[in-house]
Amino acid sequence: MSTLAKQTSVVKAVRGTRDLLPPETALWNHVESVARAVFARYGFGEIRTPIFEDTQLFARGVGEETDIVSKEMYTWEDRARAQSEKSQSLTLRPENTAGVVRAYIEHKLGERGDLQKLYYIGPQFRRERPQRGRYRQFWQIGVEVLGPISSGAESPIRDAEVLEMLATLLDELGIKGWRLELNSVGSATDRPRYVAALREALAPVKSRMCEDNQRRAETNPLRVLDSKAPEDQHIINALPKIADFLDDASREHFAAVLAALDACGVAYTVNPRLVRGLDYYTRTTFEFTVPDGSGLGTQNALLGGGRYDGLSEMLGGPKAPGIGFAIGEDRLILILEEQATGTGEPVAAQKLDAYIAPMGIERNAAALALARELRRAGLSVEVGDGTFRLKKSFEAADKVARHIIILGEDELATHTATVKTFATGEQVKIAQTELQSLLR
RNA sequence: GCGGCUAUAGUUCAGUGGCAGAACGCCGCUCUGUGGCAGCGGAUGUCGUGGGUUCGACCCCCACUAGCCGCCCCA
Repeated sequence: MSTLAKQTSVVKAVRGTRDLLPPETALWNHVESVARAVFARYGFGEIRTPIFEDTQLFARGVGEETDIVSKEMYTWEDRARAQSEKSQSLTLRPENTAGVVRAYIEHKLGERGDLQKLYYIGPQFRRERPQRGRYRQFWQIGVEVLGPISSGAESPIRDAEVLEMLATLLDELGIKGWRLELNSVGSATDRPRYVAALREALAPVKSRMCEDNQRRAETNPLRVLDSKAPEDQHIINALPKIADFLDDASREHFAAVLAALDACGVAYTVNPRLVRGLDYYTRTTFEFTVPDGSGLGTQNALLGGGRYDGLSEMLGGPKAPGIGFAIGEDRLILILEEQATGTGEPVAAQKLDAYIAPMGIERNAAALALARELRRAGLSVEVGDGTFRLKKSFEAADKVARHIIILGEDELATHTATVKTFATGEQVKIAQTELQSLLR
């Protein structure tokens, strides 16, 4: 540590943020490339929206009363730069659906007439208390399917397609033991009717419930449904079910989603208590969870999503029903690391194809030239240094590569190379032109 | 935002009111073109930060910060 660092305080990553380093970043890249490949097969294109937006977007889209908007956003007043300019309240995006719908409206994507299938991968920001699987800057991989009514955006087949795609993605990533839970929260008019009924039903019984649930019964009755308090379950089970408050259209829509899932063999559980925290959700809502011990601690929700048929209008846009989800990428990575190692440790780095060990500094230039040739041919190669003793080269090579290529005076004179394969211990001296086929 | 637990070497962790420890890892030598094993040697660090108690604090007390766990919420 330098003298300077001892005297002054060290600047660290701020609470709830973190650096992602190799080799772990290789896993992130893997996850993202699998996701992109799957999305492409379903006809999705990538959208990249700004990392900060007008605060109004989230206030109106996500909902003023939600925890996210009321206490978890990073918001600041962006000062005016000139007399003619007004200052503006800006916010780091706490989620990406509102931004995507804003872009849909702004670029009049609905005028294109066809269904818009968009995906995004990027950081989101919420000022929450950090925990395992919960960070203040976290990454989401999400998709949105939306469009005018005539594009079929409201059709239950879209819901089922999105869910089936998720099942495929999680399977391809190798996530084990996931469960899909889904529910219908009804239309924009169904939900308030249900909440009113819930309040009414809770009024006479809430005094017999735990402290948390008494508070929820006042502030957010839907939350009572999530309660895990064992002593309150008999009361909760007797509360009205949202299914009884759905209008005919919503009921039929949900039934069609389930039928389509059955048809393509995606397993699910209908959870009448599943409610979500964002105001824009309508009709189908869902969550994919993993079992305890999967690496997430108490944050067992890997992803969540649902339909948002009125969101575009709430943001001043045209009618554009849609459905989407967001995967917690940080959580996905935690699960994969837990599965890979059983300990939650980061996975080991992938080894390079070869390590070139020049014997003596006079061989350095030739080693770099050979490396260039192999690298241009698509091989992954590290180059040592001629000042290293051969033993040191071996130790360094074994850590990072599958083969060591020894380049000494003899080899250079005869255009050959000595190659040893670490896994087998076999060593051969071959023409340099044969290297590529040997190393692959 | 509230409560609990924790913070010692690069890593994982012991430890005691009186000289700072182990394992693994790292560096060197045994060993100038053949590693993984072994032997010998070496460096690890303001004991999270700042105060307080004490002759003396890594240890006791307080505050702060951070991580983890629970609540809340969510991805």
